[in-house]
Amino acid sequence: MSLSLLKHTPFFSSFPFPIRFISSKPMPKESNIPLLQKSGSEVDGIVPKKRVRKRRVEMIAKEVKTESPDEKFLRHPEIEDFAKKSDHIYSQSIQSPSNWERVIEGIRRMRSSEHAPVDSIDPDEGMNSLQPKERRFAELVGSLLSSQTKGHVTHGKSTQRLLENGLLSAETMDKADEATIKSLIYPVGFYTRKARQLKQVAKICLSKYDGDIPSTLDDLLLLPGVGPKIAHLVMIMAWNKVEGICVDTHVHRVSNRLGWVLRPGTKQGTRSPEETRVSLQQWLPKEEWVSINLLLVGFGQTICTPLRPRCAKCTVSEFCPSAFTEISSPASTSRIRPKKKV
DNA sequence: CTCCTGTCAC
DNA sequence: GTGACGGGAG
Repeated sequence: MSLSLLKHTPFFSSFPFPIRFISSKPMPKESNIPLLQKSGSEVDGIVPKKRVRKRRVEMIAKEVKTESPDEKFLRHPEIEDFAKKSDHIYSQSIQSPSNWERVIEGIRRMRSSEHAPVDSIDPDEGMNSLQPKERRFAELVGSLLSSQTKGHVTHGKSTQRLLENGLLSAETMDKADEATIKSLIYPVGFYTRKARQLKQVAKICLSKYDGDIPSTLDDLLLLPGVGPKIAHLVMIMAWNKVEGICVDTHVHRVSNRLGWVLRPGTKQGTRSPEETRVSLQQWLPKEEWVSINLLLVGFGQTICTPLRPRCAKCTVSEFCPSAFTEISSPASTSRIRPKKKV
């Protein structure tokens, strides 16, 4: 879990797929976001001018009226209305969202200007001294501990405590008392369950993999407590192999808000992180698969929050179908209050 | 009240 | 697909 992965990934990759969309026309000059801006760019935000937004709406409306067969999806009443109403450019039916690279660049800038909790992880803290086998095991343990746990600080400390007690290896973890593990990892979510899982994982690693961790995605998934999210993360962090996108709750939520992922054959968003992963992988260039996670996680923690997203602060809201649509709290409208009745 | 870099059993 | 696992923060 290193931030360096984010930093080292090129901002843009080449386009392996054709972008067939209305915006293939050159945009108005004002809205041209410099592509391939280098990392040190101190360029100000890409907040579009209102004038540009207006013109874009006009362009969309105009395009809708044309009979271009390539864009017949635009004639769908729903999309048409959508485009007119909200100034949003939508994605193709086959899922290659237009302007995704601008969105990513915009998010990257927001991420660099505003610090996210996820950035305060000290990657592999104290793990550098470990042997490769132990380091991989530590990555697996750390990934397990991180799930549903707020702040990498807590999870980092738990891992640190395990390390200090010499439990960051399959051999020692296998012998350790479950209650001991439980107390050492305490602040993390679901610590009781995870303590048991850690022992089981250690035993499996010891008996089947000579104290190492499984080296394939499928074998990782067989471990108790290891699901798709953790398995992909571990493949990246421990084995430096990218088998797929690591989709957590943030990637899932943000991707859906952006209209980046659709259920096959529908215009509806995905319902599970796994659906999101598959959908994202269909169009997102592989070069971005690693960096997209930290990018969207930090974005999701600070701006595109689950509750009351801060759309006003978001510089890519013009590309977001969901911008400013979640203003009211769901509890305020249709919730009953049993407490008061008593 | 919901949410947290999810996963598992039912 | 739904609930449980956990406790704390917003």
